[in-house]
Amino acid sequence: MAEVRSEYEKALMEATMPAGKRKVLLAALQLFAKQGFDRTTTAEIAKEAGVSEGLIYKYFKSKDSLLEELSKSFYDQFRNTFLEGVGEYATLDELVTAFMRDRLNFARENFALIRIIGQEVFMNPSFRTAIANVVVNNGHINKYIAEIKAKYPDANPDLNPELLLRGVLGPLFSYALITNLFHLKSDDEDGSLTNLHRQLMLVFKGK
Amino acid sequence: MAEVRSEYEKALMEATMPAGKRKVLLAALQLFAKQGFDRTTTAEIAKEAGVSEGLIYKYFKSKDSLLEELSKSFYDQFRNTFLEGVGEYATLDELVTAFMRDRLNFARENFALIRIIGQEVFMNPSFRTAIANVVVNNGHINKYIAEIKAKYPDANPDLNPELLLRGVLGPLFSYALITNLFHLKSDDEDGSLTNLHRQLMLVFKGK
DNA sequence: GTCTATAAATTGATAGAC
DNA sequence: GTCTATCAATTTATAGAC
Repeated sequence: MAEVRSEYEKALMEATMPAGKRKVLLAALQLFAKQGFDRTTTAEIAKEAGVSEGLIYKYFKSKDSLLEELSKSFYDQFRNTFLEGVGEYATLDELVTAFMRDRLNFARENFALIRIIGQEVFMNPSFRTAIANVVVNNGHINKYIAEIKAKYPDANPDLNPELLLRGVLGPLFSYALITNLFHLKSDDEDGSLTNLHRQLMLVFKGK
Repeated sequence: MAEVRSEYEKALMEATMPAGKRKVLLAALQLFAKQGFDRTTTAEIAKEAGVSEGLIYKYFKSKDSLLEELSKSFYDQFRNTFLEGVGEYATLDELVTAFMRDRLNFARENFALIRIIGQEVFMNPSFRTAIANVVVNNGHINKYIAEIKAKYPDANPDLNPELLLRGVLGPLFSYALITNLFHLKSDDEDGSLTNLHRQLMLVFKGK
């Protein structure tokens, strides 16, 4: 139950905006993650935020646009922190260790938003497009991949955004999802974290 | 667009039940998978099935119970075909190859149901319990794991249901999900399937 | 910046006829 | 086995006052 405050929530606290708007965003984030977007009514959001229902529509043109504003901030967070400082490590092994820790931590800290987006991804094509844009059609990522190949001689020469998606982000986020959703212990007692590290190394190092 | 007919649909065609009930189940399966459970109305289901709305409530006590009946059949399908014939192969490598193909095929064939359940898993605790029961608290699976350790000398002695969930099913179904959801090619042109095989071998073989 | 009042439309579900 | 008619409740969204 001891929820970690996400980066998004922290940023929201400091952002300059009407108190009512902030409270609505925070309440929507929590309720959408807990009950799902469709099962949360604007009346519930207003109650949880301690504002009137009418106020929601002063700041957001629709319930959908509330969801949009929340997810947009997730994509930004993800993009801005992804593979940052990729050339800082002495070996590929260290890079992968740091990357794995960082993304698992990111998933834990932003789990509320991940839940919301995870639900939508299954049936909302515009969410899939947004994710594809963040991961595959993202200039930053191509730059980082090139940087990895240049810096680490044993890096997989075939590394590309699609392989990164299927071979790295898939295993990594499914691990995070399973751990957080099923409340499994996330430390290495059972060797599953070591196992994940090896699975990721397979991709970063290639054959 | 050329949807494969799922095992569930095939079974439904042959099952003995009122034509109206069958049509409702089929329509609900399609619409839930396409639009999501909450965004599908009973009016739409009736229209797609070509029956009246009232008839739905003759066979199902609520919209929720319709979803329940659909997902229950998924769990049964999954359980009944999981790790079947696990001792038939000459080597662990062959077992993993066959297992991987079989589950990717299963995911493709039952993708409509996977989509529906995938959505629910994020916010419906009863769905998480059901999945945990199918994968972790399933007598069959423990039996198969024991069989693997007995038959293949190089099998990972630490293999257990939880490691299977995080180390095998996670990477495998995230691969299937990404491939099917983003319409990526699923064959091995880019080596991602070979990569998946290696990642799974890491778990089955251990260190 | 925020609230009250309200409407228009939709939705899940039921009763009873055929 | 299937349909018609109908309802009660909910839900998003708006207009205008304070």
